[in-house]
Amino acid sequence: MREDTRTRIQEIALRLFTEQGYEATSLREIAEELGVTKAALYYHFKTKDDIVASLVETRLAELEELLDWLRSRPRTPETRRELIERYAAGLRATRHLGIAGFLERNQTALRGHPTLTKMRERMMELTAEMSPADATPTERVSHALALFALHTGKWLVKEGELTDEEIHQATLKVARRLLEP
Amino acid sequence: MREDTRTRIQEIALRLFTEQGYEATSLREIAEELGVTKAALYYHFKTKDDIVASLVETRLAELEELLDWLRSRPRTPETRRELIERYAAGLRATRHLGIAGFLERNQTALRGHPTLTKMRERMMELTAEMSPADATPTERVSHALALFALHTGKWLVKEGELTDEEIHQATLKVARRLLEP
DNA sequence: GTCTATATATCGATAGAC
DNA sequence: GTCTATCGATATATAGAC
Repeated sequence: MREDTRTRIQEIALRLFTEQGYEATSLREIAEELGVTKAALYYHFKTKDDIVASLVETRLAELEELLDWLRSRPRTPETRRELIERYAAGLRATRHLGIAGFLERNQTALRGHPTLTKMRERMMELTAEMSPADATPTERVSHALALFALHTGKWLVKEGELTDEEIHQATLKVARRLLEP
Repeated sequence: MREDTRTRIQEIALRLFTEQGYEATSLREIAEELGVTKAALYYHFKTKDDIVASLVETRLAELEELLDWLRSRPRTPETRRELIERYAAGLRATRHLGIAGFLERNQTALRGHPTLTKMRERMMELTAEMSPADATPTERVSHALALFALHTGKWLVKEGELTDEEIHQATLKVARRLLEP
């Protein structure tokens, strides 16, 4: 069963946006890789921003769910431990790690993008609300870094030195340790 | 003693590149903030890329010095501890933290830029060579994250929640801890 | 050193045929 | 759903006067 065109556009766009940057990637390039003309893309997506929005939507939904869950819980070490396990599991779902990487590497270029602004806000709320109210600056930074470590791992080591699975397991261990008092 | 125009261009460019992104910032905007026309910039810098190169040069030189130093030392815990202290001290020097932030947030847009490619390579060598040859994946990720934590701290916490100095001290503590066995 | 004026290219987006 | 053709805006960069 063949993928539909909309999905293929998303895949090509995500790859090019991540490799080259959002602004540096033109719709012409995306269209060429797909084997159609630029105009054809506009049948599937209203604007270039719309492609980004479509990529981020599912991840944003998951993040908001995670935030709701966090708010229903006391700010205890146990909650934090469970949070990073849930966060890590979410990243393993289809495309999410790639999307997180794309967002992190194109923050400035996408400044002002409504869906992106929302994502960033949710992420900040997540890191702010995982620590107790009386946490020290060091604890706050440590907890926040635990989350970020989970999708930054890939860019920390030389390409090819470790497999994706090794990196995933390693960042998870490091993240758990960053939560310890 | 008034700053020369070349330096003012660098300052304005660094700020706008960081705030808005490299591609999203036009030479017209930089010129307008400076109070001159676009064409005047070309007297001071040959191209737009050239402005970036000039920003990165001093930081690249420092990084290469640090790499030479690291290579002259055994890969011991003591060397790693001294490395992050030196790295952190370097970041406090004029503009370097801002430049590091700009580079991190515009990696993709600047892909292919020769000076940037060199920077990224040096950074990867630094993280690769700070760990002993028999280090586990977890140790490698942990050590590399210690370095990155030093210039990522600012973006981990909600703006205004902590002062720059608090963040600096906190990231340094977290970094030291990431080096512990 | 800075200006005006312009060359040249590419971008996102649209109109309308098929 | 995809095409050709094109619009309008903006970009980097240059030429040459002052």
